[in-house]
Amino acid sequence: MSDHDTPSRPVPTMRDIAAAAAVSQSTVSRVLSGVPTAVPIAPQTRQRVLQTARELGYRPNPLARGLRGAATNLIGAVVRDFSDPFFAGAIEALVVESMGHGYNVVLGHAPGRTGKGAVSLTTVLETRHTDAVVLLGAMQEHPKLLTELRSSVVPVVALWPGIGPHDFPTVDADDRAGIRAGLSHLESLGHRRIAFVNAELPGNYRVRVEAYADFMRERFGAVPPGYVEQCPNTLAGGDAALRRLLAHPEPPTAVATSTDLVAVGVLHAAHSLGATVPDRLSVVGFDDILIAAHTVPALTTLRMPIAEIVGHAVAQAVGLTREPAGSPRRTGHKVFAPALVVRDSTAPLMATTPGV
Amino acid sequence: MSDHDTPSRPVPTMRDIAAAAAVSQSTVSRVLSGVPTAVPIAPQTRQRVLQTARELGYRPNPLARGLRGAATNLIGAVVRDFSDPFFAGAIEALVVESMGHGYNVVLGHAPGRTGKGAVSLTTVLETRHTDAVVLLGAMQEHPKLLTELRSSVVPVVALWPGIGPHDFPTVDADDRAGIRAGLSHLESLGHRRIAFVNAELPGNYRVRVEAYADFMRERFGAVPPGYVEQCPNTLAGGDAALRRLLAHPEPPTAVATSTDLVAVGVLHAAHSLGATVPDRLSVVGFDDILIAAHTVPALTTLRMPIAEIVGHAVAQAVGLTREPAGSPRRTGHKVFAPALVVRDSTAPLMATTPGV
DNA sequence: TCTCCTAATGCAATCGTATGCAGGCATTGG
DNA sequence: CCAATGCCTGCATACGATTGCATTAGGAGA
Repeated sequence: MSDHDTPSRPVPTMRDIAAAAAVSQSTVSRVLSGVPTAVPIAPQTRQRVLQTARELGYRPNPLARGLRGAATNLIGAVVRDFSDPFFAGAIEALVVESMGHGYNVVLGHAPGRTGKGAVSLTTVLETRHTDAVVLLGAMQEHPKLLTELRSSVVPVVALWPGIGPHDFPTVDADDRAGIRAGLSHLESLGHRRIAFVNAELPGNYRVRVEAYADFMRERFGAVPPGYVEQCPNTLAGGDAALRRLLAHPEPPTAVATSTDLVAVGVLHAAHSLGATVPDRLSVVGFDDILIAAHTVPALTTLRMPIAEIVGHAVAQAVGLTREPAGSPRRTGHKVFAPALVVRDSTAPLMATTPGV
Repeated sequence: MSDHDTPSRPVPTMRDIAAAAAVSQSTVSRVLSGVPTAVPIAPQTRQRVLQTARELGYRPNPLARGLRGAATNLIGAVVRDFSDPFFAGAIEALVVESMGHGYNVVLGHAPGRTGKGAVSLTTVLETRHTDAVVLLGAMQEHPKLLTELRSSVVPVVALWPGIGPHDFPTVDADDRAGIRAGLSHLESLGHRRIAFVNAELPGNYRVRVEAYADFMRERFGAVPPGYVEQCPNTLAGGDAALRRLLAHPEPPTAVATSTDLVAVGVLHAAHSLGATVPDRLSVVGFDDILIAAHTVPALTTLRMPIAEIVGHAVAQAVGLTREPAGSPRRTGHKVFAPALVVRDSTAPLMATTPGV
C-alpha cells in the first residue's frame, strides 16, 4: 500500500522541466508561455527548455493556469435545443473550430420551455471561468441568463440570436435574403398562391416571416389572408400547419417554411393528404439540414453556411479574449448569405391547377 | 484607470466567508466540503458558516478545487459522430443528466475517418483533469485513445461500444433482441424474403447483422444469398444499398436495417424507384431517431431507450468517481431492451407479390 | 581599471481550496 | 482541585503556473 507516492510521476510539471534543463521554474514558464514582449530569454536557453519539455512530454495544467487568473482555454456553449438537428451540426463545427484554436467546449443547456435550466447554466459559466461564451440560438426566453452575461466580464458571441437589439456581437444568416431567394424561385416557377409556415420560436424566426410578408406585398400587393401558419418548430408542427393550409378555400400551390424541420413535417402531411410534391404542391425549406437531401422528395431549401458562421464566431470569441479586460463591449453584427439549393420538392406550376 | 482593483470583488472566496463568519478559512472549507467523516464541526459554527456563505453568494472555484487534487466535477464526453442525429439526442441527455449530478460536460471529438482528432482529444482529457470519461459510440478506430484511457486513472464508461471485449463498464442496447423483434414482426406479416441493410461502422453494428443472420438461419434454414448489404451509416448509403437489393433477381419484399439513418435513405430510394412503401416493400429501422415518426411513410423501428442508457451511464460514472483511486477497474455490462414501434412502413405481404 | 547599464535569470508571492498537524478550551474523572 | 481526555478550530503548506521585483553577469564607455 506504499504506492501513495508513485515513483514515476505520471505528468511532468514545470518544476521537472526546470530541474532537467538546469534553469528556474519561472524561466520555464516564460519560455513556454510564449509571450515574446515580456522579458527577453536567451535563444539557447529557450531552445534547451523547449527541447526538455518536448522530451518529458510536458503539458500545461489548465487548472493551475486558470487559477492564477490567466486563460482557461475553455469556451462555454449555451445550446438552446439539442434535439434540433440543425444545432447538432453547429455543435460539431463549434468543437472542431474551438479545438483548432486550442480551446475546449463546455456545454450548457438552455431549454426553451422551462427557465430552470438557465439558472444552473449561468452558475456553470461563471464558475467554470470560461474564456468566452457562445450562444447557439435565441435566448430571449432566458432574460436572467442574458442579464448575468451582460454584467459579466466574459466576452459573449451570439449565433442565430433572433430579433434584436443585441448587446453582444452576433453572427447570423441573412434570413431576409434567403427567404426572398426561395420565394423568387417559386415565383419564377409560376407560383402565385404561396403560403408560409413559420416555426414559432420566441424571439426568433420572425425575420423570416416578415421577409415573406414584405415579398408578397411587394410582388402581389398583399399577403393572401390565411396564408401564414404559425407552428412549433417540430415535425408534428409542420404536419399540422399544412393540414390547416390545405383546408383553405383557395389552397396554396406552394409553401415556403422558416425551417427544414417543419418543411419535413409538411412533406409528411402532403403525402398523407395525397397532395403530391412537387406536382400539386411545391415546398421550400430553410437551413439545409443533413436529411434535407434525402427526404421524399428531396427538399429544395436554403443552405445555411454553418461552418462559416461558427468559424467566424469562434475566431471573434478568441479575438475578444485577447483584448484587455477593461475595453468596452463590442457589438458588431456579421451576416452570411444562405444559398438556394434546388432539389425535387419544387416544380413549375401546372397549367391544370385550378385558380390563378 | 484605477479600476484595476474593483472595490466590490465580483466573486467571494472562502477567505471572505471566513472573515465574515469570524472563523478560519480552513473551517469554512471543512463545512462547505460537506465531508462528514473528516473532522467534527460544532453545529452552530456550521450553521453560521453556511448562512454567511449563502448571504455572500459563495460558489466554490472548481479550478482551485481541481488543482488541489480533488474533483473537478467535469465529465469528458467523447463523441464519435456529431452529425448522426442519434447522438444528438444522447448528448442532450448526457448534459441534462450530468448537470443533475452537479457535473459539467466537456466535449471531445473522435471522428471516424482520420485519427487526427483522437490525439488532440486524449490530450484534452488528460489535461482537463476530468473526473470521468463517457465514450459515445464505438471507438475501435482510435486504439491510441483506448490505450491511454486504459492506463489512465480516470473512470471510463462506454456507451454503444460495439463488439467486445471491453475493459470498461459498458451500457448498451440489446441489439440482438431488437433485431429479432423487428424480424419477427415482418415474419408475422407474412414476409419471407427479408433483406438486411447494415450500416458499416468499424467495430459496431456487427451484432445487429449477425442477429439477422441467426434469425434467418433459424427460421428459414439459410440466409438468402445477396440479401445482406453493407453501406456507410449515411442517408446516401442506405439509398444506394436499396438500389442494389432491388436489382437482385429475387428482390426482397421487406428490408430491415441496422440504423434509422440508413432506413431513411432506403425510404428515399424506394420512392425514387417506384417501390411503394409499405405496399410493395416493408421497411424496419433501428433507433427511433426524432425524424422516424415523420418520414414518408412513418417508419416502423426499434426505440432506443436513450434516456435510460445515458442516465445509467452517468450514474455509474459518478459512482466510480467516488471509489478510492486504487480500486480495480470495473467492467460490468448493462443492457437495455429496445421496444418495437410499429408505424406505417410495414404492412402484410400482398398476395399479388410474385414469388414465395 | 572602474562604473554604469542592460540583458538574462532567479526569487518569491499569489490565485482558491484542501488537509495534516498542533494547539486551545471545556468537560469529566480521580 | 488538578490532570487527562476529547472535541473543535486554526496554522501552515501544497497543488502548478504566472509575474513583479530583485539579482547577477557581461559588455561598453570613460
